[in-house]
Amino acid sequence: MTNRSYICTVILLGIKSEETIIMAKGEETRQFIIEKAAPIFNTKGIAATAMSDIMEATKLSKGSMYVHFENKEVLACAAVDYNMKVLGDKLMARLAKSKTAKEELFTYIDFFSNAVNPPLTGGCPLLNFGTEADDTNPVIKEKVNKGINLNQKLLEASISKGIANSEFRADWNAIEFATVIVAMMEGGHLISRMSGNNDKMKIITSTLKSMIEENSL
Amino acid sequence: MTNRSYICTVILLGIKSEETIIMAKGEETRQFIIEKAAPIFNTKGIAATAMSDIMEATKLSKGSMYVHFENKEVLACAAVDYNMKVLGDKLMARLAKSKTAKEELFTYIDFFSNAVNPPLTGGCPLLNFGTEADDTNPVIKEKVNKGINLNQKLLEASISKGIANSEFRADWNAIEFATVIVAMMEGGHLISRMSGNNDKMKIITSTLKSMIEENSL
DNA sequence: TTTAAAAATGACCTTTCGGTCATTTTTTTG
DNA sequence: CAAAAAAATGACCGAAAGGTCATTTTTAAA
Repeated sequence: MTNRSYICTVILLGIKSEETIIMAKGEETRQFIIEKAAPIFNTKGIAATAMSDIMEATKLSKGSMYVHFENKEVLACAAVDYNMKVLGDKLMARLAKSKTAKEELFTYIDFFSNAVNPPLTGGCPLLNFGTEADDTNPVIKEKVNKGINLNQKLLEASISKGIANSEFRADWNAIEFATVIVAMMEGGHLISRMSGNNDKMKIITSTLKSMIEENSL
Repeated sequence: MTNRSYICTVILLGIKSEETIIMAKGEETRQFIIEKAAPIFNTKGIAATAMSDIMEATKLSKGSMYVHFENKEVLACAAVDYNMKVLGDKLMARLAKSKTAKEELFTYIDFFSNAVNPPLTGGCPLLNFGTEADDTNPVIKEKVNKGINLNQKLLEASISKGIANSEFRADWNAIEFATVIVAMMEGGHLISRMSGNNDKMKIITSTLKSMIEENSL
């Protein structure tokens, strides 16, 4: 393959480990494959995605795929990680602009409020990969579980901060409401996508915002 | 195959259509295959389930499968329908015992309250098939959408009944809260299954019940 | 009980799958 | 620039996929 950007290489050359420098080009291609594969896995699912789909998307040969990933499972895992990381980074970038605790909660809700046109191609990776992995892939299931817990901890921290701030009522249960937000957003995401429009998601977000208002001082 | 019950045949013989009578045995086998296939599809997913899995479960030959289903897609659709129907029937049976509107809502919640050991093998078919079909299978996606709307209409009817009854506050929005219940239960189902225990689902059900109490008179 | 129709069988077909490897090309080191 | 190392290629492999069909077995109508 030819003529791709060398951002990754440049970054890696900053690290002085000899191995890392030698692997520079390889690591770049590996990352390139993951980036192309991630939305495909998130859209079609792992089982329904063939290596040939990734070959087509990357315009790379089959042999090249297996230079960088020992098998499909490893690539799928990397794609799951990547999807979750990209989504998390986008979320954190949005969240960084929020000042108050209430703003943080509202920003979180708004960030995921469009189920039909979601921040990530294919929709929520926690929902997609979690459901597929549930009874079949304990490794990915655990990745999803960690992702869910990360979201909950994030929300919990905002609520706790708001309580400490006197933005929120002191008797509000941060852990419980963080759980409620995640469940409602995931469930809302599903049912809104099934209906093909965002009406149900709007009900979910407005309900959550009302609940936050009720616990605001 | 030999020696299975003739319940289906007997039922079908009650109908006088000649065609139906001729198809009696075939329809029985068809139903038998669906019953065996349904939990497999609900657990592994459609793409990850092979016809050989169904052959093994039914102890039927490949040719026999294709006597009754023209292809895997048709069988998968029948399995989706079956899973949703069985779950719906179980739910309605439980719901029939409820008298008041509040009892109905609580019964609904309790029915789905165990995500780790759910009423249907493999978990909620709306979540499982909905997520898989989302970007790939519009036929099954629409089946799931119909299933979700059925659940919502059911809950909406209970709430409306409770309002008419003066069990619930007159200003409670039935459509919105029905949406909230379904979203929270689906989302709670997912996050609880990912964690491997029912703790999160307990938070969801108790929150929903509190919300119902708040709107009770 | 005969017989026609339907159901069941399993060998077989084609395609696609995940995966390998000898060879060529590119990159990187010295 | 030469040599060594790594990356890329695509033909190839066996297994498994979905699906077909001539034949046998079972079912049920006459």
